[in-house]
Amino acid sequence: MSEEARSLNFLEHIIEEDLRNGFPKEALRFRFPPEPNGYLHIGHASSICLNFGLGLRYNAPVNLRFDDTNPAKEEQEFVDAIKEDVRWLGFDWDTERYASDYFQQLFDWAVLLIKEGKAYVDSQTSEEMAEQKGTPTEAGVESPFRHRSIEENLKLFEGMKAGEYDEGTHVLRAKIDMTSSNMLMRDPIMYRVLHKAHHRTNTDWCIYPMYDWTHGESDYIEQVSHSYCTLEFAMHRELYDWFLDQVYDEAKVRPKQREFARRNLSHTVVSKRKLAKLVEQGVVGGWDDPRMSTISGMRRRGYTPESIRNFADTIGIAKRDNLIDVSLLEFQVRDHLNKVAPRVHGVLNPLKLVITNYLKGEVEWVEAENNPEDESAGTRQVPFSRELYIEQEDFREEANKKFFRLKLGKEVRLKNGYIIKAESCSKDAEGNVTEVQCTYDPKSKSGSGSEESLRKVKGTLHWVSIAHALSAEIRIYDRLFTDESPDTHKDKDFMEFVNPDSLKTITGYLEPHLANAKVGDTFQFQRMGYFCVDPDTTSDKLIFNKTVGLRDSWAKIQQKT
RNA sequence: UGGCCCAUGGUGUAAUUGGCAACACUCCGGUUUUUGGUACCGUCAUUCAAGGUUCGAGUCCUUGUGGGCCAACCA
Repeated sequence: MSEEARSLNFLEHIIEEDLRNGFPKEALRFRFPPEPNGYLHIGHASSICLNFGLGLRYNAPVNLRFDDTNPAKEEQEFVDAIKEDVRWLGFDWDTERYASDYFQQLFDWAVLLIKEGKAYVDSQTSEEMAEQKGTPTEAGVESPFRHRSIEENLKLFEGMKAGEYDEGTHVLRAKIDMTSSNMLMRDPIMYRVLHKAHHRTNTDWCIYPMYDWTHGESDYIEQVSHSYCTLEFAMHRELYDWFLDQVYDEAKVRPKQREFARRNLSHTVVSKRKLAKLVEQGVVGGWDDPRMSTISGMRRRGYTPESIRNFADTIGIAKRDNLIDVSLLEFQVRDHLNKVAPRVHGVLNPLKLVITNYLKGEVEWVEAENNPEDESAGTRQVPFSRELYIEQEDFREEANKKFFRLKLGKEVRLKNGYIIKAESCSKDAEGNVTEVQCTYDPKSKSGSGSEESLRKVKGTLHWVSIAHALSAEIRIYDRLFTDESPDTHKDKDFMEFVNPDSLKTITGYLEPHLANAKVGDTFQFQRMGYFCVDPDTTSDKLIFNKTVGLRDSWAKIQQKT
C-alpha cells in the first residue's frame, strides 16, 4: 500500500500558499452552500466531495449552509433530501446553517450602508432599471432615485420591511458604479419585496436579500476561509469583495472566493429545469429514476458513495471547460463493486439445457465462492440438476475457435459444476434453438480435486437450475441520451436526443438464495454485470436494476468480425 | 464595440513554480484465470499557432486563433 502523495489541485495550492503566508491552519473553514430548490445531482456530488474533501484533508470544519433567500422556490422537503444525500455520500458537516439565520444581521448591515450613502431605494420598474443598466459594451445610466436623501432611503427601506409596499414597487440597491465594465457592479439589487412565506422564517420577512448580498456576508459571518464556487460566479467576485469591504473587521477571517470549472458528465443533463421536464413528460419514472443524474437516481441505480467519491477524486478539478465521459464514472462503480458485491448465478435470456446422462429428479448442492476478491466472503450452496437455464448467447450450433462457449460436439465448464459436452439441440418452426441436449462428465465436479475436475476447458458458463430458479424482473438501463452533450446544441432541443431504448424490462432467472435479498443489496450476476434490488420490489415480486455491466471484451471481439 | 476566464493524448487531471511531460480511464497488443470479469505487462502526446526572453519554456512576455462567461426584483 504505497500511500503516494496525490498532487495538489489549484484550489489546494491556493490554500497552501495562504498557509505559507501565515494564515493559521486552525482558521481554515469550508462550506457547501446548496439552495434548497431541488434535488442534488452529480454536479453537486463533486462539489460536496470537493468541499468536504478539503475539510478532511486539512482537518477543518465544513458547514452545510442552505442558501435560502428565495422563498418562491425553496421548500423544506428539499432541505431534508439534501441532508440525506450529503450523509449518504459519507460526509458530515460541522454545523447546519441557513442564510435565513442571517436575515436580521443582513438587514442591519443594509441600514448601515444606507446611512453611509452606499445604498439607496429605487422605485422604478424592473424594465426601467434593465434599460438603464446598459450593455456589456455600453455604460449604464444612473437611476433618477440614486440621489435620494439618506432619511428618505431609511424611511422607504423600513417601510419595505414593514410590508407597506407591494412586490415590484421598491428595491434596495448598492450605490457602486453604473459605468463599470462589470455589469454586476452597476448598482446591484440587494433586497426585493416578496410577500411570500419562507419555509423557515414564515412571514417574519417580506423583503428578501439577493444572492450577492447574502453569500459573501454569510461566509463572513460563519468565518469561512475559502469559498469555492463554479466559474459562472467569477464576475461576482468583485461584488463579493465590495460587499465584504463594507463590513469587514481586520481582526476576523476574510473569506476568499475562488472559482473552478463545473464538471460536466457526458450523456446526461443536470439542470433542474431539464430534469423536471424528463419527469413531467414521463421519460423517466421520477427524480430518483435510475437513469437520472440525481444523487437519488444514482443511489437507486446501485452506484455506491465510494465510487462517486473516487470518481470526484480521480477527475480532479481545474478551470477549463470539460466534458467527462461517463465511462470514468462507470469504471469507479465497477472497481468498487468488484471488491464488495457477492457473486451469484443469474440467467437473463434463458435457453433450456438438458443433461441427458444426469439422473432425473437428482439434485446436488454445489459449492460456490461468494467473492473471489474477498476470501472472507465465504461460500454458499447452489442447486444443480438435470435441467438448467444457460444464456442463449452462450450456445451456437457451430462457431469458430474464438467462441469460447458451448457448441455442438464441444466441451465447456458449468461454473461451480461439471464439464459438459453439447450433443444436439431442438428448434422451433422458425429455426430458433429451444433446447440443448448435452452430457456431463461425472468425475469433473468443481472442487472435487479429481484429475477430471482439473481439466482445462476453454469456456465457463453460468447457469441456474430450472426447478429451483427464482424469477425476477430485471430493468436494464442504457444511457438516457444518445448524444454526449445533449443540451449544448444551439439548433436542437435536448429532448431530441432522448434514447428511446434507455430502459428494457425482462424476466431473469436467479439462484434461489436471492429470495432473501433486500432492497439496495447489490450482486454481481456472474459474467453479466452488477445488479441491485429496486425499492419497487414487493414480497411476491423481486425487481433488480442493472447498475453497470462488466467490462465486455467478447463484445469487442464480435464487433471486429 | 467592452470586460473577465480558459487552452497539455480519445477523456479527465498532473508536472517539485523555468530543468528529461506524469497518473487514471479508454483504445490496441499480450500474460494469468473455473467470470471473455479481476490482476499483471506493454504500445499510443515534444503541451492551440507564430514570434520573443533564457544555457534551458507546458510553465514567463507579445500577437494571433479557438472556446466559455457577463445585461433575472434566480442562485
